[in-house]
Amino acid sequence: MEARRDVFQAIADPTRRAIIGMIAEQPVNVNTIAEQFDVSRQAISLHLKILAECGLVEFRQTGRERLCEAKLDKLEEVHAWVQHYHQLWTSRFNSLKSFLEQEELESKTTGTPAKQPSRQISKRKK
Amino acid sequence: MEARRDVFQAIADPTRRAIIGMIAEQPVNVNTIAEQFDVSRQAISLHLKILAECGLVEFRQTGRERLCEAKLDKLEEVHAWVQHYHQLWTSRFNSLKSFLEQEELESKTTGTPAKQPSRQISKRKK
DNA sequence: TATAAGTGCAAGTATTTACTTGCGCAATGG
DNA sequence: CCATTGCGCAAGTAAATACTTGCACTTATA
Repeated sequence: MEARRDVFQAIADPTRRAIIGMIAEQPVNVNTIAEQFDVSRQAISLHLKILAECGLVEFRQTGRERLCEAKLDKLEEVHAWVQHYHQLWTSRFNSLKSFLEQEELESKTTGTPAKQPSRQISKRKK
Repeated sequence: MEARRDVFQAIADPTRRAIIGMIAEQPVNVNTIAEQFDVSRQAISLHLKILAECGLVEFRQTGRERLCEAKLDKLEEVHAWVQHYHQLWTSRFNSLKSFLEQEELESKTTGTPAKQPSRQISKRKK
């Protein structure tokens, strides 16, 4: 039942992202969060549970209230993952024009469309 | 049937993240991708479809092969979202020590616990 | 000490996933 | 031309999601 509870999975849901946005600045209790949404309190409670299971949210019991606090540093995994590709596509963009220009140049020179299937991996293992 | 196909949803699945990692450098055809995983080709094909629906992957038909190309710039939405909180938690970390020190200082000076908003000294869950 | 406020837990349901197997079809290449 | 390769489509399944309603249990508070 308890499946994978990773951060990527947790932030996949727009409601949960909205919850994070709501408590990022300061802790908020469960009912206050729930009031901001159209779904039931139980639904929000479940979202919070999911967020808590991957460490994105921690609870602090104060009397009968339960403050929900965002632990933003748990987003580090996502940040690192995206950052990697961000750098990749950024540097690629910088060299895109020159690449295309060169390709076009070759095409004009040799007369062939600069075919690229030579860049495949195509390693079979079965 | 066609539900929300946003990028967050797309990268929530570890298999799909692995696919992105595999084709980030250069385009790869469907079967070659599928061979890298333990699931069936159809499963991979479905993952690719989902990735394509949110623009993270584009296909290029070359003969009977279908090259899958990663469009990393589509990760921009995720990047921006995470980056926002990354800055938040980074700056917060930088000011945490001084905040606590100042709070403690005030507490000693005035004799009051300095309004106790978020002193999480007693968080020993689990 | 009733009551209200703040929440969790359990059960039930409608959708969505994530996969699988089986079949068909177009491009290739001997 | 015919077997092979590369893939999509469709049907079927098991499990996970996202919600809801109803009930029980603590704390504050009048």
